[in-house]
Amino acid sequence: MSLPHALLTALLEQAATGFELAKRFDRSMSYYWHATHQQIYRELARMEQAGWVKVHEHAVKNRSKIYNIQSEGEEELQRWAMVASEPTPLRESLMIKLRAEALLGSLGVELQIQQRIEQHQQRLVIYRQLERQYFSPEPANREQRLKHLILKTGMSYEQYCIQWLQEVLSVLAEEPNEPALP
Amino acid sequence: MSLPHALLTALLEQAATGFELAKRFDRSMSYYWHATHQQIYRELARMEQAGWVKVHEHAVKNRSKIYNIQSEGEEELQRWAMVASEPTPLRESLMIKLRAEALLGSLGVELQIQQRIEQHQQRLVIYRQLERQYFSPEPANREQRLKHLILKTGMSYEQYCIQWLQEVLSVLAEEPNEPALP
DNA sequence: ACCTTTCATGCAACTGATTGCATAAATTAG
DNA sequence: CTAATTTATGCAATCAGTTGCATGAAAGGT
Repeated sequence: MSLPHALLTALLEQAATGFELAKRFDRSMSYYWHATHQQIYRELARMEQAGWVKVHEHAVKNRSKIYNIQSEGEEELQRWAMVASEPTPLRESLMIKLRAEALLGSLGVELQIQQRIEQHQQRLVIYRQLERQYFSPEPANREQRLKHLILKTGMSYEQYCIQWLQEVLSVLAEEPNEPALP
Repeated sequence: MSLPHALLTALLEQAATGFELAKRFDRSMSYYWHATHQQIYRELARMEQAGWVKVHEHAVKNRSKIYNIQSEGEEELQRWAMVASEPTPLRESLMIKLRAEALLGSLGVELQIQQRIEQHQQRLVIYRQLERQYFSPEPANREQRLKHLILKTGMSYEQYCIQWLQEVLSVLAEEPNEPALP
């Protein structure tokens, strides 16, 4: 489970409330990790128990809790980063649908694929905006270059998806029971 | 949730026991869906309740239950295949580690990345074997071409991962705080 | 005859993630 | 001034997924 460590990296950059973290997860982190506000609140409570983070008492004029990372949290993050983790398995329901289409005949998944392509293109637009905003020109220090790399990963993943979906469309468009011409 | 529908497509190809399905999931389906035997047994029980599958009474000389897909199951699969589903979000803990590395300095994730590359390469070898075995020469009918496409998707995904990991390595190898030369 | 492996199923407990709901202060719009 | 929206937190229930364990038949080796 990596959620607490994802939260720790986020808090390392900037102390924040659970709500703010949920927004950041939706925005700049959604392309490699997702979490609901519920998960985040629960996890922050656990992390406070463990002493990894602490609520900044001073600024509780509203009922919002600002979480700060503690040295224990930083140590935990370092420890965790050095332990190997399994690659996340792919889980793509479209593949199951394709298989169903292969076995049952034309079910019409093309429309869904078209919609997916548009979704991925929209995300690409957003990422490109972020790139222009934060990473042009190419930053000089390692920290920023690594962050840029992470963003570029999100972009190349979207591009990979689009390319794949277009290939699927072209195979689906082929005449049934005719071999592809060379 | 797509597991029941993944099971339905598998049973559509060939009636099977829970145990056989678990093996098939590990082998030819693992690159787009994963499930443990526990999940499968529980799900098969539910699906039987729903009338989507039925145990073949005849062949229970051992205590193994052979599940057959029912017409209700086929209808359910068709219905489900036409309902749009969300793209599965990426969940990659390596990205969190990279972010941690960006913020905390060199933690040494390179070794892990190297291991990942090898894992992906091993999978590629297996997929290539499957491809040679089942899809050379390129099959003439649509069903087989679609199945080939699904396998090729697994392969292109592994290649994409390898390429990405190698780029990560090269960025990590750059001198700290020196800009990349153009 | 005994031991190990493979086949085959399943319970129980737990962790992780989602969904629906409730609350309430602060801010903004009409 | 009032209504709607945004900010902010959290409980409770449920669903999905994992892990550890137990069982027991069948098959094959020594």
